[in-house]
Amino acid sequence: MEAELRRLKETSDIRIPGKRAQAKEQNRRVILDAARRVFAEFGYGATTVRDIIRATPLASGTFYNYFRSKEEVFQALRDETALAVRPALREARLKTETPEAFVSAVFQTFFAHVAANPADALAITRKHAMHVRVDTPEIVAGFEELREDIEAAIARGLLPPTDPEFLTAAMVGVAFEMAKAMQKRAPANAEAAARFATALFLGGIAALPKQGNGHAPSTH
Amino acid sequence: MEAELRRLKETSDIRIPGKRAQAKEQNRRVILDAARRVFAEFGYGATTVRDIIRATPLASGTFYNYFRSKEEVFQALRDETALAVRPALREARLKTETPEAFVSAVFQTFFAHVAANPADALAITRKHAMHVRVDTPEIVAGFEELREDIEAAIARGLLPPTDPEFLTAAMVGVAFEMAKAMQKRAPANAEAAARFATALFLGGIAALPKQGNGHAPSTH
Amino acid sequence: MEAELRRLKETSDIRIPGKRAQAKEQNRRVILDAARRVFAEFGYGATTVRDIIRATPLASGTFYNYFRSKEEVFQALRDETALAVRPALREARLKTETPEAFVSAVFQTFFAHVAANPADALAITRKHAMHVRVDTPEIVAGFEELREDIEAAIARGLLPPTDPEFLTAAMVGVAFEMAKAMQKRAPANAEAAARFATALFLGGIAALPKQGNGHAPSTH
Amino acid sequence: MEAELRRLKETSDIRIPGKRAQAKEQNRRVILDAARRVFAEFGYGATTVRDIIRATPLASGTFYNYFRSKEEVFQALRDETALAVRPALREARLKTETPEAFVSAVFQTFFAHVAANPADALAITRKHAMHVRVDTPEIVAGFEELREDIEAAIARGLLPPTDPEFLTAAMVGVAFEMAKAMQKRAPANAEAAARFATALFLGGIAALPKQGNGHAPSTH
DNA sequence: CATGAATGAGAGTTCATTCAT
DNA sequence: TATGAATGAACTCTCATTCAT
Repeated sequence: MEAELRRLKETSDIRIPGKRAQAKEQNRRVILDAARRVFAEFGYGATTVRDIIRATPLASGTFYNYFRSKEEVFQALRDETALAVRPALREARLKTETPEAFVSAVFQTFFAHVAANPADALAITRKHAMHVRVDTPEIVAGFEELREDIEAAIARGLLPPTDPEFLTAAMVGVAFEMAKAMQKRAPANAEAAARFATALFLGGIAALPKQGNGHAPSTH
Repeated sequence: MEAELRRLKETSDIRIPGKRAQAKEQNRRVILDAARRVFAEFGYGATTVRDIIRATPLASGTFYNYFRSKEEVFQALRDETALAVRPALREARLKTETPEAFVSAVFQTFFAHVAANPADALAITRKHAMHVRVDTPEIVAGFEELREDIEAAIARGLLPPTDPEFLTAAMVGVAFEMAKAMQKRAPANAEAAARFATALFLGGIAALPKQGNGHAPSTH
Repeated sequence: MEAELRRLKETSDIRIPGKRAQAKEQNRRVILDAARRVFAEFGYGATTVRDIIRATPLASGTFYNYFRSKEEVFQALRDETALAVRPALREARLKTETPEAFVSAVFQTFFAHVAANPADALAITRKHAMHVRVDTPEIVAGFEELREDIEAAIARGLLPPTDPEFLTAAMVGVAFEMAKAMQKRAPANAEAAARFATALFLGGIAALPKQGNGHAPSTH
Repeated sequence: MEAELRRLKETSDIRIPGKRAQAKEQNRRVILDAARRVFAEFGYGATTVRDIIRATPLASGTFYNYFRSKEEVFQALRDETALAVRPALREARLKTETPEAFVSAVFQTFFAHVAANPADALAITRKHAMHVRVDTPEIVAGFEELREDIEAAIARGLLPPTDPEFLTAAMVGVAFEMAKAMQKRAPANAEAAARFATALFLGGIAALPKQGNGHAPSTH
């Protein structure tokens, strides 16, 4: 754990000696970034404030100039994701006109995000963490929205009138678990994963792409 | 948390002063049961050995007569589940002759288990835990086996020749997330959940049961 | 404590942008006043420099432009009281010609001061402080002087040739403890308290005013 | 402060390897004794739990096996004094038949106790503590009782019908301040102090013992 | 000068773990 | 073997103090 934290440690000590406010914003960033990494690595429950600080070049007291607890950092991460990631996802879904487009939008956007930000859904390879850290703020952020969008899609006839909560759960579950499977492969192929998930949801297992390990998909 | 642990506390203090070996095995049981409850409540990462002890009528030192760490308790829980739950699941899958039967076996067995043992997959409603505790030993146990069975099913032509890891991930993800959704409803309807998941995997969203909130599904 | 400090907070933020020296002296004042309030509230031992700063509109660093520690503020408070309060007390004592006048001067001046500046001898009603804050700078200031005056009074035959230290201690003790008792009553009646203490010292308990709760003493 | 704590440090490491319960009671004692010393030295407000621990040969965590906070130690000290010291004081007062006896009982018992347990009312010679530590548990204990006894004495005609709160305050104040004065002298002469205070209360300053510095009282 | 962010020592407290009983 | 007190490392958080702006 010691070694791992050292690895996570922010070493970019390059502090532009510019203005005070700049440095302050920069430190906030440093802490948030460190927190994201550490949460992803150890999970929210197991990480301590000190873990976050240790993943930072800052002094321990400094943390408390920015956040009052690890909970508050977490919320901040969540909030900033809400501002950054979810709008795109949502917009993609709302603009769709066919079920295919809707489902595809969900998975493509999701897997693309995960592939681009591996830490966000980091598969925990450590001893006891067994599955995708689903409680990572970046990822958690859009659940409610997805359900709302599914309900809206059902309302406008885009999706069949089925149980929206179950459907949301199914999509979320597939997204997370497949994201982990995808990340275990190098290179991660977001396209293939999205194609697989989309096919599953559109036609069931019978429609799934043949063969496929995600590296050299034969389809479409 | 104090109050919650008190609630979790094992109160069956009745220790039959019978045989030594019995008492010994009984303590092991007491610890395992307490650990299962506490893991389910707080998550693996956040629970401490002390939490487990406190959920027990035993003394702190006694814990170490049985386990060396919370990790070891976790593995023990995993192991005993492997012995108890997985064989049934596995057998159901191996005996199937159609894709329908295979998929249905997976989800029916899973949701039935979750409905019968809510604590095993307890959706954490506490502050920061957002999703199903996927790292609960009872649940984690059969993943590898499912993948192996899927590979076997593909090999014998029961399932289409698709990516077995992705398919496993998709089934696992759907199972966990839907289990959580199911548990939020009272009464939990394992049948409805299994029907939904099975339909999804067999025919995609177009095949999903209409309407349905899990309580009074319209489809047969 | 948070709330209490807020209450103590100096809000007169109106800083006339006039002269520099003025502002400087003003800050010193602001800090001293805040320190007096906070010392009175929490006691010297328990208050921190931060507490003082928080009771101020100033920045933390500013404190150190004026004082090097809470100790130094304390001494400053003491010093300024020495200049302001003690001369009056002393003068009253030195002018007396009878024991009655001497004793009366001591207690009247003291209780009048306490009644007029309740914070100076604030009876701490907080958790653990049980008695008058005897270490409050305003109050501590004149002890030595009282003893000197008592010695002088003995020397000039005004007081009997008794142990001056014990007599000083007795007067001081009565003054402080009675001040606290007085402050617990509303309205504080400095006259009654002074009358009581004076009578005690002049004639012992046999001479004490009858009845009397300090509110409506029967004796004139 | 470092050095002082070392001096206060309990070095009697002689732990009779007897029984568990014994050791436990012994540790409780060790902590209470250390706390008494440290409270007396630094005052309640300024002492920290760690100060208490440092005045002990015990480990930091051990403190919390016995008390939850410094407040709780304080209360425990208070309670045990209530059991040990106050009954004697009280009994002495209740048995008296004359004002002389009553007043004398108060001061003799008090000064005798202080002389025998110097730490209880330790005059703080440290930088900022100016007066007797009146908030020391041993001493604080009997205040309420004294007032009750005074009220009872007034009721049965033993004391004149004066303000009981003021009289209590006066006696308490004299007792504390004179105790400090007494302690500054070597050897402390409890008899002389009691005589002085008693005379003051019975006859006022006119009745005070002549001369007297407590060392070679000319008495009666 | 005033500011207030940064610092790291140190406070209060809990923890995993040991070991005498 | 069960117990639970002792331990000291480690955690959360606050403090006094500095110093770039």
